[in-house]
Amino acid sequence: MGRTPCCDKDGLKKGPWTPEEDLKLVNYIQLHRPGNWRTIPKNAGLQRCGKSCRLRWTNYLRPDIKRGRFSFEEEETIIQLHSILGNKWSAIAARLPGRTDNEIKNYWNTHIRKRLLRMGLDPVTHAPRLDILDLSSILSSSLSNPSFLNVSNLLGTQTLMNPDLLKLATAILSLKQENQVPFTKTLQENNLFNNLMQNQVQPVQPNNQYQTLLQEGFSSEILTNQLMQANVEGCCSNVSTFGNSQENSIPTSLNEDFICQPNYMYCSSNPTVPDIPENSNFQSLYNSNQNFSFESVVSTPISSPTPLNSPSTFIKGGAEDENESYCNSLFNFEIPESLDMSEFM
DNA sequence: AACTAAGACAACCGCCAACAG
DNA sequence: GCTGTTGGCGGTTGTCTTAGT
Repeated sequence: MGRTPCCDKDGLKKGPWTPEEDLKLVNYIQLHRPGNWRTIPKNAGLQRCGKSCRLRWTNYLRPDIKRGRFSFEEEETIIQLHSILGNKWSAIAARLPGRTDNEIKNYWNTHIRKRLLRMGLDPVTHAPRLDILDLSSILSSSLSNPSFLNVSNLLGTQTLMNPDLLKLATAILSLKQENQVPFTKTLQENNLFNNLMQNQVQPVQPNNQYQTLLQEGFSSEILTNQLMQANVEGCCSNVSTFGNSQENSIPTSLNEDFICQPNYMYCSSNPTVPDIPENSNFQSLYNSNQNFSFESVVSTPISSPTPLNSPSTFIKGGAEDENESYCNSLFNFEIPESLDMSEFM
């Protein structure tokens, strides 16, 4: 069988579109509406294939496309939908008015994906990455505080299924039993607990996106399974426990250090308005970035071919850090507490 | 100032499903 | 039912810009 490529004919131009080409395409579609894309370039006087014209129109020239940086709400929506739908960019784009699947895909690959990786999360499963996760640090924290030993809350079940890791965990646990104080102390002295901290995110309830998807005809079974999978595989520890509870054995200074790291901002019920204790050291950091605001987001004219690269389209004042810190509040999954470590050991 | 690397985004490629003849 | 066409989708590449040295 095999289908002939739509752009294999000689004389058809490829590469970036010029303003003149954009104008021709827009003028033609405004007059005739997009119909048969194969005939459009010929009728519009373009040396392009129909597919190229369609992509240019749908991804860039369409008047209802929203340009400019993604808002926090949009980013949150993307991440949550991605946790449910996976790489179904068109499905995700359908729930973000004015955004194209291509734009969302690019944004995911260039921003969110890297951010997740830096946070130690697998961008595919949204679960902690075991290849960089310091298991011993997790165990050390567990050992220093028995109530902390809900390993299911620290690791996804898939990681617990790894026999090598289980052996390691068993070995460390037995070591601890034999020589509790020095072992725990050593782990703490080596700042391993901080490593653990850097791999935690706070679980939260799935938001109304789930209901929306249900109303729009998505199978409740599929969505439920997806959410359950995300809950089980997702990162599982409750950061607020570390930051606020007196039950754990983390020194106060450690808590402060943790909270004050911009990358680990307090998780707020409203991700756009972080809850920042007035007296915390983080407050000063936050204040130092006060020049950030949503109003600083400047949209880009639709027809402009390159201005997205313009600095004006980016949030000033450490936006990347802001995003990264706020991002921690986006992975919102309720984790069952019932997983018993003993079943795996 | 020149060069290089990394980042960001637009565009392309190939596959697939739906549809029409 | 078969075949070709079309549009849609996700993955990947190409190109331009920016940052760093």
